[in-house]
Amino acid sequence: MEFRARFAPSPTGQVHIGNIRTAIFNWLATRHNKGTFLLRIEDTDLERSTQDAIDKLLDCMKWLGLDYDEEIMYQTRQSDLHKQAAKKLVEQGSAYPLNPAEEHSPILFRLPYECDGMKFVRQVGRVRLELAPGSAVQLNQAGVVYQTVSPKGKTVENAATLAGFKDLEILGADGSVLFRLDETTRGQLPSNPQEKMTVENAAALSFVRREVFYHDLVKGDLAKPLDSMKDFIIVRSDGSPVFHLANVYDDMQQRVTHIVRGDDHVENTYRHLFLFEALGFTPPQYAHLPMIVNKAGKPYSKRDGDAFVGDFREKGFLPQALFNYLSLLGWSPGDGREKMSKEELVEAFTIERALRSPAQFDMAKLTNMNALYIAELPEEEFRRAIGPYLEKFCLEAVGSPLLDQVAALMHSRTKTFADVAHWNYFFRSAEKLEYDAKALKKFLSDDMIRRSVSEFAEILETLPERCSAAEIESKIRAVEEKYGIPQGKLNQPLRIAVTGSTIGAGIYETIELIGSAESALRIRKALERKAE
RNA sequence: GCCCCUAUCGUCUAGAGGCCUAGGACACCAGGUUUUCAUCCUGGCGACACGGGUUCGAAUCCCGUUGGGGGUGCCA
Repeated sequence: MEFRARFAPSPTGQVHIGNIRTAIFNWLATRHNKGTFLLRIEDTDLERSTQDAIDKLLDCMKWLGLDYDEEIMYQTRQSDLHKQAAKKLVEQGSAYPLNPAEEHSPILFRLPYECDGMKFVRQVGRVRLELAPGSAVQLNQAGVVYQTVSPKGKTVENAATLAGFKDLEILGADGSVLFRLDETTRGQLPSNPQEKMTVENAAALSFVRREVFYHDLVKGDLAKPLDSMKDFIIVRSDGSPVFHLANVYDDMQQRVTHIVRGDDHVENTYRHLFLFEALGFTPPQYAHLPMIVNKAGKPYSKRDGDAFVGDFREKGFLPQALFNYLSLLGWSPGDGREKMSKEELVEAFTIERALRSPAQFDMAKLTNMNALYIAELPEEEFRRAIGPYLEKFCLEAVGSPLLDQVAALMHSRTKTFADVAHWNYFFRSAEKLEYDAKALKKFLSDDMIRRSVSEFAEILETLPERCSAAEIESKIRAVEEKYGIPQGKLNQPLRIAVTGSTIGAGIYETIELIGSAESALRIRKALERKAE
């Protein structure tokens, strides 16, 4: 069977990891099934949709390798077709204006009373609903409004579509039938939504409950009582079609067979099923993905500035790492594999294995995975990849003859490319070097250490500019021996003096790269600084 | 309020009635390798939300409670 899925974002800002995760799952499911992956830009919210957002979206998709197969569909360009569809729905009685008297009225979709034949509707049985004593029930062809008493004793108003109340009987306190809904009386109900027929002194509602049901590929069997639903707006008062109509129409036109989208659309599905039916189409298969939540366990909001795909790129994450990580949020291959190539993911991915509950985004795990991907980068590629980050975070390194060697030395220590910000001590002159004051105090206070470090600096000055790490080590050992300092004790003080920091690559290699004279200079500076 | 969904270590997850004394990964802690850091290796800490059922047997099935999320007439 043909498999056609789509990613249908609305371009109203930055691309969010939740959105892109939906795109990834769609893409994986499609590629796994050798289907067609479509991209549709749902830009019908004219107020908030921008070209800039569209550009960013396309950029993110390209970065992550989410390629699509057919022309991009822009929903605004479908507008006329949507309006025609709305007109057709009104003509066939599937939709009606909220205010027939007004020229500009929203159009509502009518949940059909005659729906027992539909594949996604089933009867649950006759139910009885107690009303607030002596309350009135209002009804028309759009729906029923009635009062019930909440557990706390408050009277609350309920409204639902007429279709929710098959064979409705409004009962009085004595059990008498005040009103019975049948073919004849249904025709007599006001067709104008603004007009209502009122039944006074009602005590209970009795009706055959029906529910809408469907099988969700990830959430399983889902159902919702029809009497908890209302007719819904499909055309705004300004004549523009809303999401429900546009979305369903376009899915229909693009012959989408599988809709993979966020959890927040589950409730829409019950309505869309009827829309497909009214438009004469078989509904597609649905799969609703749980949301991704932030560190606080809450859904990401626009305020969570660190959840945009573009930010991950800027922070130095590899697209394949982000892709891999995101694919594991709410899905797993089931065999314990985590680090997987795109090909392996495509091979293993089935939407049915997606989880039903929300997943929390974990920066630490992403970072770990990114480090794994960086580590396996060939040296040459690593050098190429850090380029843009050097320009941003470590300008001194750009063009330096030392760069390649520094990169090789620091490769295994790089978790995100933004880490190159810590490389500047290799390239910065002694004057500009920044020192970790605490470490300086800790490792360069002892007199014996200071004298020996100073002596090592003197030795360095006599050495050739590029001296091997092994040679440097032997010189350090010699100084340690002379002063009776335990082997290796000088490493850390020297590291502070030369790099300003307690962490970094091997100090011998570091001195080798920085050069004898420059290293000696730095040691002297550090000693001066401490002396101040 | 009403409707829908959901609940395994701090986090991501394995688990589809006996293979579970609940497995893996990240994080964390301890030890080892290493001149520090990172890598790598070993070990440790650590969970089936709660209460009822069903069953010879439940993390797995059912009901309830609680927590979380979503929806609830002109956002998508």
